[in-house]
Amino acid sequence: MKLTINEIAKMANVAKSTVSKAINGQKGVSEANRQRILEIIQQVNFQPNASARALAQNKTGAIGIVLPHDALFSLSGAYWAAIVSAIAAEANKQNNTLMVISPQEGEKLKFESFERILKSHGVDGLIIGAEQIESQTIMNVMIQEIPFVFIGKNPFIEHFAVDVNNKDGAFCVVEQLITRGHKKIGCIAGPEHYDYTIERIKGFKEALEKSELDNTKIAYSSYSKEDTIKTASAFFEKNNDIDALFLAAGGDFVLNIMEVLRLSGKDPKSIGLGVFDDSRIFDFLDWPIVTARQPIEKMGTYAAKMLLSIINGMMPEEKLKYFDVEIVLR
Amino acid sequence: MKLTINEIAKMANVAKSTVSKAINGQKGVSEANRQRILEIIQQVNFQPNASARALAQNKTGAIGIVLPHDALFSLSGAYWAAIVSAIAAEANKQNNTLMVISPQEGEKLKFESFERILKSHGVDGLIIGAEQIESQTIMNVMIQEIPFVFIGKNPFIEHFAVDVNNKDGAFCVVEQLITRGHKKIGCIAGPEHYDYTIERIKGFKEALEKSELDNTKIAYSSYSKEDTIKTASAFFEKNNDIDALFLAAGGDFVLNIMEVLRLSGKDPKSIGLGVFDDSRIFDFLDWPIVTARQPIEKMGTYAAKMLLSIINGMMPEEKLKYFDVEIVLR
DNA sequence: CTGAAAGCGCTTACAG
DNA sequence: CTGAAAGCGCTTACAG
Repeated sequence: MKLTINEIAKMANVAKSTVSKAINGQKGVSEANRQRILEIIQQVNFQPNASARALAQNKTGAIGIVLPHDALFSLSGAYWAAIVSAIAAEANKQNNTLMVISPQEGEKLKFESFERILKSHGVDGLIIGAEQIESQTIMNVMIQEIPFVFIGKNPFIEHFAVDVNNKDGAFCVVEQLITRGHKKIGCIAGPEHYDYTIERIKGFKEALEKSELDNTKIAYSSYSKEDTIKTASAFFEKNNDIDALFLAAGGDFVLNIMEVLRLSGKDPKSIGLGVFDDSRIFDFLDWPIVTARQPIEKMGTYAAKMLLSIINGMMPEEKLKYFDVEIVLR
Repeated sequence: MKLTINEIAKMANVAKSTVSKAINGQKGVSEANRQRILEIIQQVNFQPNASARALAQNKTGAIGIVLPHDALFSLSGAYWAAIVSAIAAEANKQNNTLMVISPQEGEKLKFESFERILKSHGVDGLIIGAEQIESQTIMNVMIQEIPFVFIGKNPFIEHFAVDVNNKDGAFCVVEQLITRGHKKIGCIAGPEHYDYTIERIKGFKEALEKSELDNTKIAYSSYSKEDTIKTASAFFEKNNDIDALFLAAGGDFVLNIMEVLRLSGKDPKSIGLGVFDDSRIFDFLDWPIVTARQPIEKMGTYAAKMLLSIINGMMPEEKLKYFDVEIVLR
């Protein structure tokens, strides 16, 4: 037999509206009644039905994280896994649940998928990988529907977002490579139109320009393994005189390029490596590597806090929160 | 102004029950009406409210994954990240959503948290890391409430689960170490009472016993970094004559032990390493390593399919689905 | 096929 | 403080 607020009301000899108030800690219940009701609830282990509550309050108690690529791909890198876990932790702490939303394998997330989720009110708000959103139009629609915050600022619109100082980070990494004596530094980056790629390339160029070194050896690639390997191979062939390499992204992207490097027969230790995004793997390699370590967890936590406070009607003072990277030398 | 099934009904000049049937593809609507209704829905971009639907149907369209440790810890390893992503992918494919549920940082998941989720019907079913559930009592309660499947079989009860052939996998890895000429093989494992630890230790022992080698050098550890390092250090001190090491778990556990190995001044290349759970990191180390690669994605996908079919009223023929590991030589 | 009505389990004015 | 009633947006018998 199913336990509802009605049963509790009968047991406590009050109206169900009173039970509701007691559960939700609202004013308007005598202390005696409140005590008794809560005790009964405790005893019979009653839990209000989430769907009913959501319907009545027009609030689901869930937020969503929208992964930029299909789940298998996104979560295979440490970055999104850390983001998801930080958000889950914060959401759970605030008695919300986290929903994982991702495009189907090999596809980009279709606008319709967003809409369905937004409009069907499966969640109260969304945290979204910025590179996912490519058009102003989409943005305009979304904004009216539901609160959300971006991971990474979105060039198309000014909105709530957490981001890392991409340009500064890249600048520092490359400057460190220069300090180490490298003069011919190349760069392989992610997709050219991604905002963070653009910013990191800026940092790369400025650092080299400052030391009056060539800053034009740049290749862009999608993150697919196939394309990365092709791009890297071509890049190394064309620029076989480089003595250092700046990789403007982390995760599997780096591993794939390192593999190309390894298979090319070159001694990896002879070329300096700068990477935007640290990884514990580097601890176990004897290569000289400079990395920009992002405070991923902090960013995820902050994004979740930001979103939840928006949902609760409090506007954060800053729309855009920047975090600094930490330069790690190896 | 909010769009509901009522508005659609008015626009289409039918009753809302007819709209409902059309949306859900049920019998009992004329072809003409169905067409018109769906067209209108398309046009105004209507999406039925998820909470209302959930309440009426007593079905949320969401499943949950319960992580064994807090989210940050669990998802920092590749294993749970892969499980989560595989489940998310399958759930999304079947038009369900995935909810990530995890204990608060540093805590174990409390029984109450389970209960709250189960009873509040936030999800239709749960996928659970088996090591999470430790007592028969809890199990008994849970079973009545909600469908679920375990990742890893649970010793306390016979229930739906996917698992890997832990014993066989460990056996093969250790046998391979023996083939490579190692004779003094030690083992560091995870928590002693975890089912998979027990199984892998069995495999370890049997492989050594078969070759009439000492199979008693075993240490257990929790997965905390601190404890792992302490355990490993003590183990190496006590058994400084071992020529190979079998690590009965993967992820950060391995990295932590490798770090101890590295800092101990020993040449890691001189000792054979066997690891239960492959990692791409090993590609970049020049150490000789034998690993058991679990088909993690397949397991996650299978678990999700299993759960969703149970939710939809179809009982899987097998309660327990075993997957084989792949032995990877490096 | 069609639609009016009851019901899902809550919350929220509102009157007493 | 208290409770009866309406409402949240759907689904599902049921009668026509």
